[in-house]
Amino acid sequence: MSDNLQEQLYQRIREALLAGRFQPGQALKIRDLAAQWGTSPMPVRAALQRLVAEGALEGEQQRSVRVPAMTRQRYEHIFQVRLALEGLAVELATPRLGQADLATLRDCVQRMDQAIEQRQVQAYLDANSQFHLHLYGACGNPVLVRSIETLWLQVGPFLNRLFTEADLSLRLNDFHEDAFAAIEAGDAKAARHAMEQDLVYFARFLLNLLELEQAR
Amino acid sequence: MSDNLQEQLYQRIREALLAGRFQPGQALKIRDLAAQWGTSPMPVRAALQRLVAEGALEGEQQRSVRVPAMTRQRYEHIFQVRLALEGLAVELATPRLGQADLATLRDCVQRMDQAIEQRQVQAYLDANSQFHLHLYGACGNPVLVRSIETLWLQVGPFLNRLFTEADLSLRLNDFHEDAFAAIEAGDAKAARHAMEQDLVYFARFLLNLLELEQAR
DNA sequence: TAACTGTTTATGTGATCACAAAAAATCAGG
DNA sequence: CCTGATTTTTTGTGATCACATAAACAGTTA
Repeated sequence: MSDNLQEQLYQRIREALLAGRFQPGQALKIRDLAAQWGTSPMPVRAALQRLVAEGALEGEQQRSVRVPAMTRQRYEHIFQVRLALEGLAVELATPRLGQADLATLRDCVQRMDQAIEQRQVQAYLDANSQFHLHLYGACGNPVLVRSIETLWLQVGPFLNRLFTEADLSLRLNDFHEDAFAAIEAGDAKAARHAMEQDLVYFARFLLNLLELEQAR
Repeated sequence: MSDNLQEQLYQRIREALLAGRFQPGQALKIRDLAAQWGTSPMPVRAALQRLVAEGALEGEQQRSVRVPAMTRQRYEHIFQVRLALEGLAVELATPRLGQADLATLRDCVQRMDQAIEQRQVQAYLDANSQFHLHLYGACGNPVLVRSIETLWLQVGPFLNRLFTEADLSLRLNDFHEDAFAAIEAGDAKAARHAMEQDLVYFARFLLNLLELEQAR
């Protein structure tokens, strides 16, 4: 681990954010977090400002930074960019994958199957994110990977929070299997197409959950 | 202007960066900049950290942040993402443009023509960036716009520096004219295609300049 | 009871200081 | 004259304090 306090705090807050442990709209106050971790306000300030710069938190001038609320429109905006970037990443990654990568991906697909059968939401989400991120990481373009991760950080909080109370759809793994088959066959275009279908299906699923929540 | 010091400093440093006023590899030291602007090191620190978070500067742990050097490979990585995102933005923006937008774009194209004729590099670059950014800004997706601007911030420094010494190619405005015609006709696909060709042509031009510089 | 105003508290921002680690400079030995 | 070790300087990080502004509260009046 880094010997740098603000880096550590950044990782912790980011992690809490991705796990959905903050409420949307909740204000993150510098002194509170500092007291909570037993540090001075300084490194907390830096960590929060970094998350604002990355778009994971929103901060108006001279006010507490807050966890952004997710709206249908905002999700659609993020989704549109994700579709373009993640599609590109899959296409680039497909011809670059080795046997070890394929084994990792196969394992993820199996774990997702199992998780759906046993209704284990968290296990599904973990395997799902590993599947996607491992694949993208192999695309060979660090700028692209970074852009994708930035977007994930913006949907992550709300995704993890919504999912914890939801039933898993049985079809949630279908497109992963298609994608894996295409990847194994080395067909980049087909892999991209399958992954795009997965993203679309997943987005519909999430938007339904979002409307259910906002109906209350 | 914002009453916030670190915001002002961020804008200034960003501007200097985009104008190519820093050498690649140059270290930006907190106390130097603070003395230069007559402030304490604190807001400078925040501004630099923000630029690092946005990818405009690179900062290794516990060291001065530096202006990243541009390599052929890094440029190609950025370019690959730009092609995907800016293509998408053009396609989305085309059906959303009003008469005022078209007038602005037409004006940019004319100014670029003029600038090329008169060999005015800076005027060309200004009109060029206004043409692109105005178009993207009309796409209606703020997440997409922000992603694109982040990438521009990464190429801007090196682009402006290289161009100042270069001759303008006479064909540098051809694809803008194609794109404008397609936009005016409301043909989103054609507009995207023309703009992609522009990006490819521009990238080739830049990579040539880069190799010329590195040959020295 | 509701709306307005003055006051108090909470909270982000910026300055100054102390410290540790890295970089640069100096010096000793070959 | 070059190389390696040691000292000095530079520089980023974190803590503490002072300040201004925004939010919360209370008290007053219609």
